[in-house]
Amino acid sequence: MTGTVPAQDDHRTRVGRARREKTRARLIEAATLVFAELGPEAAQIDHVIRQAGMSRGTFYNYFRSTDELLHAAKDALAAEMVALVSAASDPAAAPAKRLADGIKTFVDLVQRHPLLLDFTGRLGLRNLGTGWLVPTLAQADLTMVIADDVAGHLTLRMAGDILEASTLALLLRLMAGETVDVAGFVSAMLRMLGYPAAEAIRIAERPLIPLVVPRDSLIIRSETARRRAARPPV
Amino acid sequence: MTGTVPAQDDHRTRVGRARREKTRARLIEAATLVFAELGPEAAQIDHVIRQAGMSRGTFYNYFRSTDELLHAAKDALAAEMVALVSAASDPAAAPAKRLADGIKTFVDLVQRHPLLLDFTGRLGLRNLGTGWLVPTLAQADLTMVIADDVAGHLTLRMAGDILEASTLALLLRLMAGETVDVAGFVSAMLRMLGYPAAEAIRIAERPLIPLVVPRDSLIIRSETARRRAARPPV
Amino acid sequence: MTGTVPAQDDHRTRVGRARREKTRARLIEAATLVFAELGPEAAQIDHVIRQAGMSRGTFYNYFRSTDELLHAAKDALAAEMVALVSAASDPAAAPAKRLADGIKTFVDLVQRHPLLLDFTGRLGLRNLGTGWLVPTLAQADLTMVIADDVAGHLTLRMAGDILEASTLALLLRLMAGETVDVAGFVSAMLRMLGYPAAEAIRIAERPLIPLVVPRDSLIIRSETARRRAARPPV
Amino acid sequence: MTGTVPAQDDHRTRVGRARREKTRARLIEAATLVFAELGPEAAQIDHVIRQAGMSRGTFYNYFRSTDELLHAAKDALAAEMVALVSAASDPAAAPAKRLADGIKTFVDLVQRHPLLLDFTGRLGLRNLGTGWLVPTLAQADLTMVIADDVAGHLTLRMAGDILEASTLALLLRLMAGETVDVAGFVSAMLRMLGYPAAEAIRIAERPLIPLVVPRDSLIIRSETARRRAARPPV
DNA sequence: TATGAATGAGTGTTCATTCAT
DNA sequence: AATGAATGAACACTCATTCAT
Repeated sequence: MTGTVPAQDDHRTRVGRARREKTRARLIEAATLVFAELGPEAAQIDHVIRQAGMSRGTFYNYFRSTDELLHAAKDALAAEMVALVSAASDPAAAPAKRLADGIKTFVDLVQRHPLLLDFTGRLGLRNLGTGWLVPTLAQADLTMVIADDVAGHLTLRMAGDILEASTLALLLRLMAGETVDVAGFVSAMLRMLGYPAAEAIRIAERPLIPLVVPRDSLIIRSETARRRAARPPV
Repeated sequence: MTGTVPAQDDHRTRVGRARREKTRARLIEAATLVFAELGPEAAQIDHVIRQAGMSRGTFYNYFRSTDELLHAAKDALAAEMVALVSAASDPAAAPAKRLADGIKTFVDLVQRHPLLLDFTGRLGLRNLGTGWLVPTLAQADLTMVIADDVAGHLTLRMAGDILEASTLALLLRLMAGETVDVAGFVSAMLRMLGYPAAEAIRIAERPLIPLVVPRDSLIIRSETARRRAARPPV
Repeated sequence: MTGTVPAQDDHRTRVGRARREKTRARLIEAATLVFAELGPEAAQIDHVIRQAGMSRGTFYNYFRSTDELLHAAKDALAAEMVALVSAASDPAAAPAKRLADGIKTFVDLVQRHPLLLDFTGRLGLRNLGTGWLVPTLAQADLTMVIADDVAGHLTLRMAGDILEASTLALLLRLMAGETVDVAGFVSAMLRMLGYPAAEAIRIAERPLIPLVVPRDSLIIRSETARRRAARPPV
Repeated sequence: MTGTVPAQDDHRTRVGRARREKTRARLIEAATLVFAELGPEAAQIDHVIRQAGMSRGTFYNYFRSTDELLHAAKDALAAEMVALVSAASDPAAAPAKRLADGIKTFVDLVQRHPLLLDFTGRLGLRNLGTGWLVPTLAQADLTMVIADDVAGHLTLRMAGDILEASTLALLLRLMAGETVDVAGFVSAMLRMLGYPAAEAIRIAERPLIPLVVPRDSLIIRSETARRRAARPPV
């Protein structure tokens, strides 16, 4: 039925698409680095294409603007982080415990990967409530915690906002090179959600479930590229 | 007899200084508006001088750069807000009550003055912990609350960060036109600081001491100018 | 078979480089004209790009600043002048004769090419002793002349300075439209170097070896461009 | 005939004129300093008025433009230098000797007064042949020397140009902190004018007649002002 | 599809000059 | 006469985007 010619076409199409994907991935890697290094305002196309080793024209074949690239990079990185942190959570645990574990795993992740720390920190509150990290990661658990009504009338949105903004503040401290008491932070968040102080502390101090970042993830690939580049892309 | 010349000089000096002060004030007003409208990154000198109805040269007679103006405007506005909120606080009240009142007064203030809301919201976490609003307004009360150790081990810095970042998140919701439950927010903050839920709610629901903004304040002057300008400065 | 892609690349690379070279050359031509017309202080990027028929952006793709362009143009023009005058000199002649011929050839060259006259004249003594014309052209002969010690104790540096400065003064007279007795000038220089008046005059009056400026030289190309431009680039 | 009122007017007029003169003199002093420090291209009115301790408006009451001030300052300084050097010359000596003495006295003067060195050096050949130093100082002697016809046919203009340009080159070396052999320079100039080497050297080595600069001269006043100003006027 | 040369609107800053007081 | 605030044309330099090859 399918003769040789269609087969060739298929092959060509497949190879072509694979190459396209690869180029796109390289651009996103580069963008990830540049945004982490310089922040979304200061990042320029020149930086990105130099980091990616590509020409201007190629860039515009894949993205219509800097902003579109930022969004793509943000989405790709967020997807990975969410997947990683989600994978590390224990489905059997109670919501409060999952929440506490999630925060700690997340902070541990960005702490061990400065690229993520910078990227996330520099993004700031630009995406508050738009599905960027917290809502995706914590929505379900927050909902359940609130439903328990230990907190009095606290809306999901407000709880999420406080959690997201406070976590960001914590990241900014880390970026500044200061040390933070993550367990203390988590227990403060739990208290905010309505848990009594003693219980909050107990939950917050659960040992951390360590996280494995796969070799071929965007995070690792970008970090490798960053290390290769002796200096930031000027 | 020969006193006329010094007298003339005095008069001239006085008049000159008054005019200088007025021009400077007009520039800061304009900057306040533009920053509120566009945010500190997008604000351009052209916008400021158009808003102020001045020439480029005049601007540079008063400030050496855009950044210097931003700082001056921020400082001026912050000083006023701090003064207003501080003045409204009851020195006799307990720290937690003063804290709750302060947050509510502050939110009420920015809610009734969209200029302040925009300005503060757009500033974001850029100044986290550098003396911008929260540290100045709440430092003393936070210190006392923490000393009471209802919260377990919570550092002043972390409490301040959470308060500042969460308040900012709340402002962003207001900027987006959403409604927020301020009392709910305050009680969440009090719980975070270690107060039991019931007490937190009780304190949070204290009636607000209304705030009076003087006619000749920067806030009012800027708002008047904003209203005068039919449209934002392009 | 797979050779086509590299071949394409080669072709593209070659074409691209050629175009780049051409644009760069056009900018240097234009700079040459503008500097001749207005002098290095008054020359502005606008003049250069208008003369070259290019956009601002293009300029900055090739040079980082006005100054860099000035240097490039000066170097290119100087290299040509040095090559031309050197080529015209007789290797077999005595140093004094070569010196005399060199000065006369140089003056003849700039006299027949107003562009060179203006450029050199406007450059002034900015580059005294830094390898600009005289040191490169006359160093060897001056050294030998001085070694003969007809002059008493005259240093190479001082002899070069006097020669360079005096020649410049002569160019300024030519720029002002006055006529000068070049042979008289050369004999004065020779006397300065220690030659008796009679001998100085005899050497100075040697007939000039005529100079050929190639069609494709920067000098000729710039002159052509100058003629094309109806009026100076405002 | 002349009543008291006219007398008062006279007094007023006289006082007014004196004050005017003094203000003008202060501006010229300041200009002298600024031009010496920065050169005529880079000198700005701000520098001058700050140095003079005056307002912008006052400046424009006395000079119509920066250029006019430069000219006035140049003229004032030149007049003093000419007067000083002339006064030091021996009317009874032979022209060649007077010439040699004049050059040496002049170089000695600028060497002992860095202000003069900078001012003269930075002026460059801008004023070649327009009555600035050499023509005024050396015209008469040069004329007589040339009339003696030791030099063959050398025009007065060319001799003056060579002398002026060469002296300037020497000043530039001094400005750069290098040492120069002034006697060697003078003998080179004398040879250029036609004197045999031996005689040139003999004349050039005549001991220098020392020069006295009056306390109340522009030179000294400017130097004092310069010393007062800890740093150049930014 | 990839390239990179060319573009030009945009932006911050300078500085001589004017003019009301 | 003296002041200095106000002016605005001029200028260097940036960077996202286009397009011919």
